[in-house]
Amino acid sequence: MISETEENYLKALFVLSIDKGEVNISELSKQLEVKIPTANSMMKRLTEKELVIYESYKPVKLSAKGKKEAALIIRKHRLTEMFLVEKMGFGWEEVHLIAEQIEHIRSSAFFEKMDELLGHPNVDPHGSPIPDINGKITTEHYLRLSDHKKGDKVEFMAVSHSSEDLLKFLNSKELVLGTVLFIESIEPFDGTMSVSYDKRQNEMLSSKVCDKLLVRGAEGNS
Amino acid sequence: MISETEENYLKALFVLSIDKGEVNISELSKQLEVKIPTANSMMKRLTEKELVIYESYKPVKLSAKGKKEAALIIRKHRLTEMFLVEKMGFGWEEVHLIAEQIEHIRSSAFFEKMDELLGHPNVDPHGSPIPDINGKITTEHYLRLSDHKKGDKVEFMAVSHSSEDLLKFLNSKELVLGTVLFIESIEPFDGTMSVSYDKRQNEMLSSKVCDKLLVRGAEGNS
DNA sequence: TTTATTTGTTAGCTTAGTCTAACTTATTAT
DNA sequence: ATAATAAGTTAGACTAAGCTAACAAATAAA
Repeated sequence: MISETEENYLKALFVLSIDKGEVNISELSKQLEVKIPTANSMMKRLTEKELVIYESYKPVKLSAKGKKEAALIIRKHRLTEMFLVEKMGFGWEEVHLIAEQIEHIRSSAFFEKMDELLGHPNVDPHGSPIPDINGKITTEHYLRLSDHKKGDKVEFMAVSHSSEDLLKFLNSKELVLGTVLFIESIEPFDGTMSVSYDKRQNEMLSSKVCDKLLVRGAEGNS
Repeated sequence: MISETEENYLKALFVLSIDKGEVNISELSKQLEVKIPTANSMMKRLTEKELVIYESYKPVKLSAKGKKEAALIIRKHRLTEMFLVEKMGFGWEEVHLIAEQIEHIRSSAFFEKMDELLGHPNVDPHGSPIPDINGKITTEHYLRLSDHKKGDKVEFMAVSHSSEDLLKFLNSKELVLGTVLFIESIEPFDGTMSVSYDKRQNEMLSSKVCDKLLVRGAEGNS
């Protein structure tokens, strides 16, 4: 049996190890807002349970088992977010904290019912992929809006590391997933972009915003 | 801040104190499946928090504050049960365990959204009343089917202390809330009733079942 | 390359919530 | 009314999850 706390550690390890495949204990403790010795002792417990691979003074890795468990928790989180938005009428900026709690509910029937009612979605309201029931995750590799150049036409597919503030900002600009953006110009000094889309013309987006918007080329060129 | 465990104690105290207004520690510990000293020490903590009124060797009472908190947890539980049945398609026999977990979610927006989507229901899928947002509860006082006599015509309004087995039994007899029952006969020896209703004629219901079915006189006579 | 800094480890304390064993107070039955 | 039983209390131990303080190892800087 994996406790709620342990589940939170697995989830944090999963997201933090996406690029390098491993995580420092200090990063982990920062992410979970606990002190380093706390995270350290948890790593020992998770090693006992064969959910992580860890040796003294080395970075931590998730085991295959740990990776699967983590993906299943993320599945529950993202299904919940989707359910809250699609079936209950919450805004995409409101659902994170509620889903953080509901993801720990122990009832596969509950989440499979959500999945069914939602028609087996493959992304959550922020465009992040929903792992399947076996913990398999199919990641589309999008580029950041800030990686594109003047004249490019791209489709807004996902938000990376979305904060509530960013999502509220996007709301205020009527920028929803699926919007096709045309890059009118880019300010050379600070990277601010001027973009046009169906709802708005020449909206200014700071480079900080452009870094968070994940897009793919529009007009069929994947 | 009231912990999840404390919430469970409050809820148990609430349901156990409905008749006498007070609860023995041994009853409480049986209900929560903990040992007596565990319940005892929790009563001390809840006394500190002014949620219960308790003196050594005397039965425990909920304070006004404790009663309100308990009612609000029960509100969340029953709203959740209703949501699971009405909006997610679960059977009334499947929802208790899931609702036991969801009732502890900390988000009033979440439960108020449920309430709204359900159209502010006043009973849960088993006919139990849903306390309002201030913890006020309006209890209809129904009689047991077993308190009625041959020839009576009554409406099935609620199930008391429903177990999964009882609910499955009622499913098998197509007995749903709102069904009007006509008492054809009562076996004097063991109290078994023969009842007829739209879907079935002369169904036999044991006295154990009849004790659990809460009804009110049909044909307008409240 | 030696020192300084950051990162990780160990030891020991804390709180919530549980337990058992031993004891005390109430209640019930003879 | 006293003994037997049931109910409640106290003391002390345990686990999970957190903390601080002191120390060790690894990394970065001089």
